[in-house]
Amino acid sequence: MESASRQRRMTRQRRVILDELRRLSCHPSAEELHGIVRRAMPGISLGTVYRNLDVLWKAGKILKLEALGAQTRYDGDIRPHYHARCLQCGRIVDLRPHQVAGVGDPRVLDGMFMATGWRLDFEGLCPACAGNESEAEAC
Amino acid sequence: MESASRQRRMTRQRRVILDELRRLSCHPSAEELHGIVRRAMPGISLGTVYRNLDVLWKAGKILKLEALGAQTRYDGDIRPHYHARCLQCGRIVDLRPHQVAGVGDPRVLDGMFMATGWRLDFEGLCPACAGNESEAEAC
DNA sequence: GTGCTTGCAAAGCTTTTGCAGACCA
DNA sequence: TGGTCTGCAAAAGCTTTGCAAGCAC
Repeated sequence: MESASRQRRMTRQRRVILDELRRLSCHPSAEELHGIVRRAMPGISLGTVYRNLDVLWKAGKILKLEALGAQTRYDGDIRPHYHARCLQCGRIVDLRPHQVAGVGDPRVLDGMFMATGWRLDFEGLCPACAGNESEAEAC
Repeated sequence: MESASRQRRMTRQRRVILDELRRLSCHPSAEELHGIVRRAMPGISLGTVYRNLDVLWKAGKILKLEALGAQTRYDGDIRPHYHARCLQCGRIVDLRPHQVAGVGDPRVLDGMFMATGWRLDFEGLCPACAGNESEAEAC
């Protein structure tokens, strides 16, 4: 069992990983992020990327995105927003609250389940795929 | 590339997998379902369970549930409903539409993303964990 | 009989972990 | 200086796949 409030250090690796993730508008997998981070720090290992993504996620500094049948993806933007997944290319697009309508403040009426939060995701076609530009890369 | 409308057979294995999944109110992983199905059909292999879950999912007969950092889980109930994940034990609870309020008909205002569907999930504490019954099994 | 399915086992992929040395505070 | 962190590589865990035999239609 790991201590909840362990002393953390902001190493060069952790700094670069967080900065790059925040700078990106896409939602990279650990492996993709590793490739990107390696441009600024060639020696960094994939294991370190995984370890730091976990630390940053537990610290609430980044989001972890579930992905059906695919690798986990990460998001450096923790402001409230929705995600939309393209059914054709798998790309994940961000949607700001003002871009979405019809959602009130979902809540559970059945008191048996104590909801503390909720998540709304969309699925459909991203601009590239809707425009018949065929397959596009996911990040 | 696989043909979209391939001729499928309802084998004994496929029948049992679908029946068991529909009968269950929990959302088993492929491995858990394998253990359950094996009670009715001892010789069935895990690979067959995976293959059939995929076939059934592509045929729209079951749901595949994303799970962060965990195995994929399956749902034999394809009626419209929401899922709530317990933050403590990981169990997934079903919530019927009438048990949830505040959701209108979410839609994307930004025409750049052509949404064809959406998914709303809750997170919080399931009855068992909220009742301080400590850890409970996930299925 | 045809060709979709199965069981078995090996392979594939993503993610985690052990260890010794390096580094941050 | 002490405890955290890193790179490396091996291991773990879930899922997919090749193959020859079996079965549904």
